[in-house]
Amino acid sequence: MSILSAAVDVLRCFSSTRHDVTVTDLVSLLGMPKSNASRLLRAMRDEGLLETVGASKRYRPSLLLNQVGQIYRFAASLIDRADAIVGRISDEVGHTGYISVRRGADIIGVTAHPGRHALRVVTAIGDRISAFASSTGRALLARLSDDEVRQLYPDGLVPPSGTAPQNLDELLARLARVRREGYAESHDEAVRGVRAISVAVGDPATGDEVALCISFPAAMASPQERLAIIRSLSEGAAEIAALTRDPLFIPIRPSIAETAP
Amino acid sequence: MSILSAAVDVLRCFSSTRHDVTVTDLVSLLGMPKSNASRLLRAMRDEGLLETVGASKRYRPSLLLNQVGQIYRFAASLIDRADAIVGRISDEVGHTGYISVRRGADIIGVTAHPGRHALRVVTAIGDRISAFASSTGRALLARLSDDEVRQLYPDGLVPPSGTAPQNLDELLARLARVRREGYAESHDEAVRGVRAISVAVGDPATGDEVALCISFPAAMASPQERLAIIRSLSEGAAEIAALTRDPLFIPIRPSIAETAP
DNA sequence: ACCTAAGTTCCATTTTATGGAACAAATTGG
DNA sequence: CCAATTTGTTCCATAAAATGGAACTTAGGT
Repeated sequence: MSILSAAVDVLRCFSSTRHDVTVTDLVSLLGMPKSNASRLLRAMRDEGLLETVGASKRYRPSLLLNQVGQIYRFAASLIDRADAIVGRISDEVGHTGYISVRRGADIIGVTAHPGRHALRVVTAIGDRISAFASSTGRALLARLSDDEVRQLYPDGLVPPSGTAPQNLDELLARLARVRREGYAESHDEAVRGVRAISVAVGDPATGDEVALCISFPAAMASPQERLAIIRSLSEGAAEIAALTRDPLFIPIRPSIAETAP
Repeated sequence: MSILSAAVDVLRCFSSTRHDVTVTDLVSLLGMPKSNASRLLRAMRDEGLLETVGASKRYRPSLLLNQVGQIYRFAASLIDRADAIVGRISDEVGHTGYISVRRGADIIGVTAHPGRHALRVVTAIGDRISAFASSTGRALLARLSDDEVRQLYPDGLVPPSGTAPQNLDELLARLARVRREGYAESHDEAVRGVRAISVAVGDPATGDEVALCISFPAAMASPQERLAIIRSLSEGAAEIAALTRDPLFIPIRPSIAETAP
């Protein structure tokens, strides 16, 4: 086993409840001889991976690790990350996944993952659809204040279907629900028989915001499947939100998160 | 030389302008045989320090590094507190705020708050700049004795601009002024037309020291605004100093503190 | 399909890590 | 203030891993 592996094990010892480690911590956590623990910590400090806390024998991650860790945020763009997550979920559940961005009152699909079921929801990349009349759009609109939403629709709404919000008040009520529940859902809106679930996440550093969406024929998904999709999307988006420190991200209610798979 | 040292060298290759590396990058940057570079990158990926970008042969820092790097902020709780205060001030005044630490004669930005004005000072996190030629640097250097400062610059200064201190005596004179007034200021130093005000504070228990800084276009801030920024920074730093019992903290002169808001 | 650049694998040699135990230092308790 | 105990460091022979040159494979570009 290379010393690299031992060093990584040390890094994995750090957590939100353990901000620093000592030689004995390593002995008990990793079961290594304390001679190794002692030398390893010193070597990692000498190399600049760790630093000692004041004059004590406690070690914590170094500034270097902090800086390299920050690179990760820039290395992958928000869209890349969201796309990777939606791609994975789409693979798992077999339904179509896509990510979209909002431009004003419109939603634009950016990337799509077709899904593999015979009955498949097909969405065109690059098409603009009305934000208020789709789950992706409402997931993104829910990140605005009610006032900002009103400003987007100075002339009210022109509902494309009976299941979409019919007026501004109905839209605001549904956005309130999105903010409460952490996800947006549509049913029979753009296409009859199609259900879609969306979660939005942003990067305050760049101002980008995307919606992650899984879309499927309503007849094909059981209530459990629907819950699983909500959970997957939310978990994936939460990962991104943690990375970008998105202050607007809404985690789903624990009651949903805890439901058995 | 241990493989740990080589791995850290790889991590040091990452910067704000290099988000990923390849085998050949390492060969040219570190002068190592490409057989080593190839194996090292793979080992680091297998251990979870790096991840490959998509299906390409590019490597970037992993989520693990991002997470461990975040620990640094909590481990060095001084940074967290300082960051919160600078963030609040930045929100209030709308200008860019950041906090930095000193490593030898260099200053490294740790966190930043962009500010919301159209004309905005942008500072790169993780970049090293000369301590003596910035307000953050001088705020931190002012915590050292003149002798300690002299030891940091055995070969004198290489001023990057005409407004920075031109020699050691000039630097010491400016540090004396920082100690007298409780804040450091720069004007037209790193960037033309940019003014920055910094205050330093430390935690004697851990030995950590940080500088809190607000940076703004000189043309955009009135004398009153400038005073308000000095006051806010100093009050925030004083809060931290009280918590950590920092014996080196210098409160601003009452004449400034009392000026009407 | 060719050529070139980039990346990987192989192998004997050199260097480094390992872990038990002795030693040293720092805490704790009386 | 000293003894007991816990915690951390150093030493050493052995075992394991890293090294770098060259052969080999793969990917990119024209």
